[in-house]
Amino acid sequence: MEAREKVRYEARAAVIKAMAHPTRLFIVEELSRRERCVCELTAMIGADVSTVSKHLSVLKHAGIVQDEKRGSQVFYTLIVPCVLNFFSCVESVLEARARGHAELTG
Amino acid sequence: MEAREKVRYEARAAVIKAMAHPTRLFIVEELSRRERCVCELTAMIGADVSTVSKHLSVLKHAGIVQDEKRGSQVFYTLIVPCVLNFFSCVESVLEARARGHAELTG
DNA sequence: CGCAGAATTGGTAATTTTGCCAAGGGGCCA
DNA sequence: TGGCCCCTTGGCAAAATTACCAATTCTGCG
Repeated sequence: MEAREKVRYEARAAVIKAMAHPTRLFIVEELSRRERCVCELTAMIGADVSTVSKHLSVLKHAGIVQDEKRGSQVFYTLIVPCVLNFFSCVESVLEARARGHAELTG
Repeated sequence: MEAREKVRYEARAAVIKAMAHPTRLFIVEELSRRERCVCELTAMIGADVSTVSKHLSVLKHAGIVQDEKRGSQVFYTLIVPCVLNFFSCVESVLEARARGHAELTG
């Protein structure tokens, strides 16, 4: 793999890596419904605020979400809705895996 | 997040995590063109055979690729082509990020 | 001002990931 | 049978990820 090509794949992997965490998947799906402030997400997730804030930072740095401060709260929005397509594909992978497993086990 | 919901998100994240590596993205894209044996992929990637083999193992375990032994070689195939959709979406994320950056820098 | 709520950042320990080397299994051919 | 490929697995050290606590910033309110 050439250096330039490698850089391209690293950039792509960085975006996908930002999605590769249960909590961040939850956040993305939740933000696809409507914008949310950090405090709301924190309550839904049930982790420390600092943890949620860092997850949001990862998504923001990847260019997947956006933040907007209003008053004392910070609201996050999904910028690139196509990441939702990941979900359906992931479901097919899981289904295919389930079918494959069923074949093996009878 | 309830326990059951958490399990679902963890399963999804596991699949995405399998894609979240430059080398594995390269492999997936390469396998979308045609099946490849480990030796071919290893030559293209330029890493140790054991490294490539472990990356393939990750993709296989996730249910994304399939292996088939023929003679002394093992050929890998892409099972779930929809993962290719990831690429186009990732590109839009990268483009959106580039645009955002351009706005900021002038 | 002083306080409380909202959020980010630094620090740290535990866990996971990654990549190479070494070793081993299996197939092919002389 | 012996030797050579092809590939996988174990082991280990380096690097990255993750989650919490503590400290800090900023806002709004009395």
